[in-house]
Order: sequence, then structure tokens, then C-alpha cells
Amino acid sequence: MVKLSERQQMIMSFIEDFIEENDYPPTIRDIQNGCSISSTSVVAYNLDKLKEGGQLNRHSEVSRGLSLASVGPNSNKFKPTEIDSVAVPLLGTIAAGSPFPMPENDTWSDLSGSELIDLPQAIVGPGDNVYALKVRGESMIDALISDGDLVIMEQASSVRNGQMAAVRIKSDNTTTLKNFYSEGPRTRLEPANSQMDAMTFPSNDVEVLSKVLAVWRYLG
Amino acid sequence: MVKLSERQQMIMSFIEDFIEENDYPPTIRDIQNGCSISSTSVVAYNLDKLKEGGQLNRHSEVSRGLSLASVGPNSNKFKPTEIDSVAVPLLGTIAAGSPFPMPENDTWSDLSGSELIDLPQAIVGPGDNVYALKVRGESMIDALISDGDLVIMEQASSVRNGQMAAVRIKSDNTTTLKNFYSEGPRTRLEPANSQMDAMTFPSNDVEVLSKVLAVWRYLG
DNA sequence: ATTCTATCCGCACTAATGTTCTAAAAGTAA
DNA sequence: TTACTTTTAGAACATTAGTGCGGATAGAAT
Repeated sequence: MVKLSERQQMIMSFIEDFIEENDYPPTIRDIQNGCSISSTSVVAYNLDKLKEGGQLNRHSEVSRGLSLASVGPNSNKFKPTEIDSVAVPLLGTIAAGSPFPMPENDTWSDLSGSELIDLPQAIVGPGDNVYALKVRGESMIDALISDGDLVIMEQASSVRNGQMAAVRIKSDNTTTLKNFYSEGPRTRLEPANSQMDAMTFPSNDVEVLSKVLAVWRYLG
Repeated sequence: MVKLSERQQMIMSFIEDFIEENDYPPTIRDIQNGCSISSTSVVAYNLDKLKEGGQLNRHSEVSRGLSLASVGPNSNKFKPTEIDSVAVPLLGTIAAGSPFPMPENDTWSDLSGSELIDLPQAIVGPGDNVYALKVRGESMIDALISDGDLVIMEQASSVRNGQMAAVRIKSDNTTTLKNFYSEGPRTRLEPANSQMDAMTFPSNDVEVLSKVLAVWRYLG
């Protein structure tokens, strides 16, 4: 198999992403901008090369006439192995101001409406009472979580000290993700970003909703 | 659900068939011919109706900017228990001051020494040139990455705009994770934490080492 | 019949988008 | 170096393909 140049790899991955996002292929100029290429002719040149190499199909004189070659004998450099996975429901999104989505008592028996996410069992554990939320906006930046991140949570009404959890401040009726420290009559909530200050509340003003198992941020 | 006219049904099924066959959507004129419609404006008219009805997505002023609305009630997926995974080598740790671990040319052929991490193939892709690093310390807090996080990277010497990457500032001989924006003669590096300021450098002072595919933070 | 609304026709207009050409730059081999 | 191939640039060009508009048609309601 012909080795792809850096630029060609970038073009390929751009096309993949673009189709993934829009359901239709990009134009030459879309690729040009997305890959910071100076001229449409360079894109055309490389698309032809990729076509010759069999990486993609191209129909000339057809706008957006691109499609990825069905991945055939290639791409198996590393043989994929099979691992056990757990399907975790994506219950919704969290954003500043919006109510914090929580699984209802009967949610677990009816996950039909929600999207499922496969996660390796090794990191989720048995997977009971585990669910995922997608973060919208930068409201959790204190917890080192940004827009688009996926937060994997496990329903719990108490957590051990130091654990990051979704906690509700009853008096404010706000919910945030903080590191939880029980200190007897008071409870200290500490942002994951240790450059920021912690706050303490009366313990009975703080309610633990779920503990945070993991954060998954996909950028590629 | 709104009932579709004869013509609209024909258009829908034509679009399905066309995409099935070509991997890209038809133009208005393709539809016109395929459905024996006398005028492009009639096609446009009905496409708008179909969009209103939620049957398909349409992007105006975009050629072939059509896609079928994802059919909701079908998607009868059974709960998967196994997924394909790719073993990714954990090459080491990154910490402030320490040199940035990079795969050597021959590293890929000898992964015996390094620990392997299984990640879902859907996330990593084919897995070529992908490796993982464990973060030590809070030096990457600007990138919303903290101590203990696992960073999944793919070796690349260039990335497209907006991508988070490991970049080296040659004049400083420092390496950081930043969002990369090529702006001709200069390159802008933007922290993931958008509350912080971006910096720009001469493009030839910036070297891309790897692109960041994902960040995995395990807290549980 | 009259009016109204939903559709359909043709056609011109223009924005979107692929192609081509020439030249320069970068890389390679002799 | 010189000669040769590959890749990049820039810009004009040509075709593709979406849009808009005046007017026709066809039912349906009044």
C-alpha cells in the first residue's frame, strides 16, 4: 500500500469528520479551509492521488462527489481484539441553568429512548447504576470539564472523601461537580482545579446525587 | 405525522436510493430527472416541505446539502456485550520540565516493554500511531488536564485548525498542549480553557509533535 | 362563480464548486 | 551541479446546482 503524505492523511481524516458531522461530503474548498491549504488546486491534486491510491472514490465534475473507499484489506495493522463492554445510557446533557438530569427509579427498565454508549468494562465496573451525561457549555470549567465532554456517573447518595461528585446545594438549588470532603458538621466542596478556592457548607445543606466515575473528552 | 404526497414519497425514495448507490446526495436536478419532474423549482418546493415535515435535513445554498433525517423508532439495536478494541501503548508520563515522550521510529515494532491499554476502536480508529501518556502534576491545567489523566495521542506533524495538539515552541524548547490555529506566517496557540488568553508565534517556531485524540480521566 | 391555497411550470439569475493553466518551490536521482 | 519528478501556489475559467419570480393549474371552501 502506498504511504500517504502528511497532508493526505489530514485530508482523509477531515473528510471522514465532515461526513460524520454533515452526512454529505465536503467541497474542495471545505477541505481547503479545514486543512489550511493555500489553493484549491492542491486539494484537487491530492484528491486525485488519494483516488489513485484507492483511498477514496471521486466523481469528476460532480460537486461533493466524494466518498470514502470502503475500508477493505487495509487498516488492520493492529488486529483489533475483543473486550467486554458495558452499554451505558446517555441520559442527556448538562448545561448551566438546566436541571441536572438524573435517572428515575424506572429509568433503568426503559432505556429504549436513550442512546447507549459502549465503555470497556474494566473502567466502568459492573455498570449498574452507571449513566453518562454530555456537557454543554463551559459552566463546569472549574471541574476541568468543558463543552462536549462526556461525564460517566454512578448513582450514589454518599461518597468518600476526595471523590468528585455531583452535589446539590439545597439552599441555592444549584448542582455542581466538586470534590467532596465531609468534615463533620460541615462539608467542604473543592473544585478539581486546585488553583481555585474551596467552599464549605453545613452538611445538611449538601446532597450527593451521583459520583463521578470518569470523564471522557473526545477531540480527534 | 404529516402524510406525504405521492410526489414527496417518490422523492424520498429516490434520495435514499441515490445515496445508497453513490454515497453522496443528489442535486435538485438529479431528483428532477429521476422523478420525472418538470421543473427544478417544484423539486425545491417539495424538498422544503419535506424539511418542514422533518423527513430530511437540508442546508440552503449548499449543493447536495441533503441528508435523510435519522429514522427514530427503528434503530433496534441489541445490547452489545463485546466491542472491538485496539491496544494502545502507554509510553510514559508527562510532567512539567520533563522531556515529552515520543514514539521512536522503531517503537512500534517493539511494544513489549510498554503497558498496553485497551480502548474502543470506535474512538481510536485504526489505531496506527496512537499512543497514550499519563499526566503527572498540574502543568497542563490550562488544557483542562490534571494529574492522573490519560491523554490519547496520535503522532502527526501537522494538524488542522482547531485541533488540540502537543506542540513544541522551538525558541523556548518547551512543549505544551494547545489548540492549534495556523494563520499563515504566524500560528496561534489557544488554551482549551477559553478563559485564558491565546498566544501567537512565528509559524516556523512551532512544531507539531502529536495530535490529541482524547482525554480519559478515571476517578472512580 | 369567486376566492383561496397548495402545487406546478419555465426560465433566468447567480452563488457554489470543480477544472485548468502557468509558474514556482521542493525534493530526488544521476 | 543539472536534470527530472512531485508538490504547492495563485488565479482565471467553466460548469454545476440552488434560488427567485411571474404565471399557470387544480381543488376546496365560500
